Amino acid sequence: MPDNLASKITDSELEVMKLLWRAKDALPVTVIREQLQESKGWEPATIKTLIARLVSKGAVRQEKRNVFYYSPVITEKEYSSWATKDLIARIYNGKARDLIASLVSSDGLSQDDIAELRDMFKVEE
Amino acid sequence: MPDNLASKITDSELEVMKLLWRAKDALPVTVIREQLQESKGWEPATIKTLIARLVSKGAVRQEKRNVFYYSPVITEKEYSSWATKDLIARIYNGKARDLIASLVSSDGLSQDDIAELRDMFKVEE
DNA sequence: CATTGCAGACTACAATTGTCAACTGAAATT
DNA sequence: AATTTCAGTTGACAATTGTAGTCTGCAATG
Repeated sequence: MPDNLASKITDSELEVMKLLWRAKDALPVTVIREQLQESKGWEPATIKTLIARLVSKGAVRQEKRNVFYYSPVITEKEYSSWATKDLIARIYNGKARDLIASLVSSDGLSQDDIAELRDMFKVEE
Repeated sequence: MPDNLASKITDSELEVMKLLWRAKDALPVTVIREQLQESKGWEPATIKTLIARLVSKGAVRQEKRNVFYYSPVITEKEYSSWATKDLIARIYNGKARDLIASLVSSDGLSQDDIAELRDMFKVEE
C-alpha cells in the first residue's frame, strides 16, 4: 500500500474513498451517508464504520468544524498507481509490459483503446 | 473471479497456484510441500490447508494415483487476465486505457518497456 | 427551553484469510 | 510384521472484512 497507509484499503472502504475523491472539499458524514445509502444501500452504521476505519488507517483525515469533515489523505492517483504496481508485482512478476501484453491478447482493449494507445506511444519520447 | 471459481484466490493460495502453473505435470503434495517450505517457510500443515482450499474452490483438480496429484484448473493466463480486468473495473472505472495512462505517468514503465510497447502497438492491427 | 435527530464511539458477529496442530490410515522402511 | 512417515482430513485461532446495532451528547428546531 502507499506507505502512508497502515494497511490496505478494502473494497467497501474504497467506495467511500471514491466518493471523497470526487468531492472538491472535505465532506461531513451527512453527505457521505446520503450518497452511499442511495448508491450502495448501506445502513448509516455501516458507513460510519467504514469512515472510522479509513481514519484509523490513515487514509482519511478528519477536520473538526461543528461536526467532523472528512477528506482523503492519499490521492486517487497515488492509490491507483500503487494498486497497479501491486498487481504487477503479484501477478506479472514485476513486469509491467506483461500486464499490457495480457490486456492486448485477452481482448481487454477495444479498438478505440488501441488506437489511443498507439497515439500515446507515438508521441511519448 | 473467473466464473469457474467459487471464490477468489487469496494471496497465500496464489503462491501455490504459481508453483502449479510452473510445473509441467500434476504434482503430489510432497513436491509442493518441499518447494513452499523452502521458498516461503511455511509449515506442512499450512501448505496442506492451502491446497485443500484451492481444491474446494475449484481452482485445483486432484487426480488419484497412489497419492493425490494436483494440477491447476484455471490457467495462469485466465487468472491474470481476470485479475487485470477486475482491477480495471474496480479502480479505473472500467477503462483499460486509464490503467495504461496511469502506468505511463507514474513511471511504472521503464524506457525499455515503452520502447517495446511502441513496437507492440506499431505492429498491432 | 424541551425535544428530536444524528454524529461519533463502542460493540457485535459471521465469513474469510493466514497459520498451524492433531489425528488417522496407508505406504514405505527396517 | 513392527515401526515410521506422511498425505489427507478436521479442527483451531487470531486478524481482517462486510455489515450493522446501541448509546451518548450536542445542535438544530419547534
